[in-house]
Amino acid sequence: MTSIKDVARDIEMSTATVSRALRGLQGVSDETRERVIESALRLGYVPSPSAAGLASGQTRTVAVIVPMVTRWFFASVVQGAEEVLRERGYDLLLYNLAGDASARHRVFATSLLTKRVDAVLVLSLKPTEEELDRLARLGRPVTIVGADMPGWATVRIDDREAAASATAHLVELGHRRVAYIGGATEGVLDFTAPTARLAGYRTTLEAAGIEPAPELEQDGEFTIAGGARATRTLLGLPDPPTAIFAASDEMAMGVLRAARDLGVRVPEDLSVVGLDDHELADYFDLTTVAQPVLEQGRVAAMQVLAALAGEWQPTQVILPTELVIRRTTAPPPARSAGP
Amino acid sequence: MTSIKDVARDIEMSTATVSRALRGLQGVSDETRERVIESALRLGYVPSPSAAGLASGQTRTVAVIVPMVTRWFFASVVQGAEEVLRERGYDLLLYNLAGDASARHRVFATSLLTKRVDAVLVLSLKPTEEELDRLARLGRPVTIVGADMPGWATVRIDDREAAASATAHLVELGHRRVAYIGGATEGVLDFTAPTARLAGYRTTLEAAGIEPAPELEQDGEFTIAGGARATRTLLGLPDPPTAIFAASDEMAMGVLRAARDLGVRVPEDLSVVGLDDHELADYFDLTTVAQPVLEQGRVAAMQVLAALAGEWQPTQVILPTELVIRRTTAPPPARSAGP
DNA sequence: GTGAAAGCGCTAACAA
DNA sequence: TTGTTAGCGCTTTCAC
Repeated sequence: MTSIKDVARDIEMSTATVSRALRGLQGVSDETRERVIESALRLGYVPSPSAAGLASGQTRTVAVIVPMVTRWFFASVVQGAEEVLRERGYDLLLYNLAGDASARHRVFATSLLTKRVDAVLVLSLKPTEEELDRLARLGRPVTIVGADMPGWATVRIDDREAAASATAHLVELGHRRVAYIGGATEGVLDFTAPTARLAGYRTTLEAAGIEPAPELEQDGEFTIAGGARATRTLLGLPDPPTAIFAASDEMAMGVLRAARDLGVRVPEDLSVVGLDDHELADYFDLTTVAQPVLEQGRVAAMQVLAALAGEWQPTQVILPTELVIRRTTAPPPARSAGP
Repeated sequence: MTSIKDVARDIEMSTATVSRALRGLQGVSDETRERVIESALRLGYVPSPSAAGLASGQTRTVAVIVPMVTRWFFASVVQGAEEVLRERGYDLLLYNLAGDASARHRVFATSLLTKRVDAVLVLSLKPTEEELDRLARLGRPVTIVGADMPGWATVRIDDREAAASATAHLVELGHRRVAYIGGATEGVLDFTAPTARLAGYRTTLEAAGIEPAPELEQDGEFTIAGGARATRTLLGLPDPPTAIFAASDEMAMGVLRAARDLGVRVPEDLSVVGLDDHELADYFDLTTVAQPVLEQGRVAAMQVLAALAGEWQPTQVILPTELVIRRTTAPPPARSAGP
């Protein structure tokens, strides 16, 4: 393997100059730089990240901690982050928890990240106090994507507001029995979004003079199957809802599936709103609250890179959402005449 | 940052012994090892991957090159690979091409990977001669997932056979006008699967005495939208097919969507078979050829790790597929009486 | 079973 | 503008 020494010897210069020239630092004459580059190319020189990391204390690597890469949302955020990291010459180290508590523990509690990465991106998870403590002790830029963590750099949407706009849309159409399908507000994988979305839903109903009913709030586990299950429960109620707001598009798909199975027409008998604008939302004609996905990854990556460059300190960034009305929402059916 | 020196000083031993003890090498007395571990724990010692990498020439990192992480299939393979890599203490460096030719070039043509990773996993892509040459010159284990590359370690399914079983299922139901929706056999992101699947489709038709018709072979770009577009073309034909085999489940979803839009009933008027057993296939009641997904990632990771350990040389592994009959296939409609 | 010492390939002061 | 000189924190002979 040819090293920086070989290049230095080749052009009869010191390794320091070669290093400077190759990294584009100033204080190197144009002519020297040219000769260095020519020689490096000719000798097939490739710098060693390990050596550079050891000497400089920088790894040019960013860790991305993902609850589950197979979920479209997370994969998209990763893609957005990777895009800007690659562009700036940083590598992306992927840690996928895959819903596994021991994996979570390994990543956070052991010192996996120490001395290994320059910065960390945490997707959607709500780290525990102890985990936050460890992250802080890394002494490196950390940005949390999709969760509200006061005191930490975050990139997210206003979940409460997003849920409110979905709920308001249904209320404005005339619905009074509006159900909510969300997810556990705690568990192995903790998120803050479910709590905020539930709050947005409730507040909006109350503002419209509608009393939130506990039986209309169901857990859909943020999965298609969970959404379907919750829907079966809701539609089996003595006084079933005429509209359902699912806190994620995947759960909304579950709603559509269950409705179809039960012979309930959407939107004639039941209105459905999701949240995400999943790549399949259009396919399902699903009315939903769109959130920028790639963009959250991009911005988060830019945040930590800027922090590394000392340009600006990461802050709380809130990206806009937008209600996208498609064809799963309509006014409620006329009350059927009683017996 | 506490280093190996601090631990050595703490227990009054050499750094060599500490290093040996921590790595579980033999030739260290039990008592010494215990003292080392205790001290390391107490001092909060965390080894430096850069230093270890520089000294040993091993990075304990594996690169995974992915055409597009946002596609369920690729994300799943990544998840499978990450699982076994993490378990064995390896890190996963993600390179996402995102359909971008310049990204592809950067990863393959520049020496991004040299001195940076111990092994490489390439997903589904069919590297060019030049790219293969560069991969070979890395001098490190490389396994290609989901593509047929003679002479290279690969983990994949038998695409030809998978397509054949899908086609055979349709033929056995009595279909004679069977269409195929696949993807370009070359482009920025080259894959070998489309070619093999097309071949499996054709061969099966021919074996059944059916002459493959060029107009029944369409490009669906391996996307939902592409599948829908191809379907509109097919169903607009003077003599439209009674069955469609889509070479991926996502394209099959496009078929279902287009059929629905056109008022064509599935499976009464049109049978549809996909390939993948996508997480949504069940949702759509889609008949499909299931391929192991996580498993391909796992096996590929195990391959390169075994090669690194010098245990065995990577080879060509073919994982089984299975026809999953759901509710999008049925016998063709009875020929309507002519005018 | 343990230690001494060299060195992996680079960066970063400090000099010149 | 360039060179000298220390390391960075490990691993790895080779002794003992």
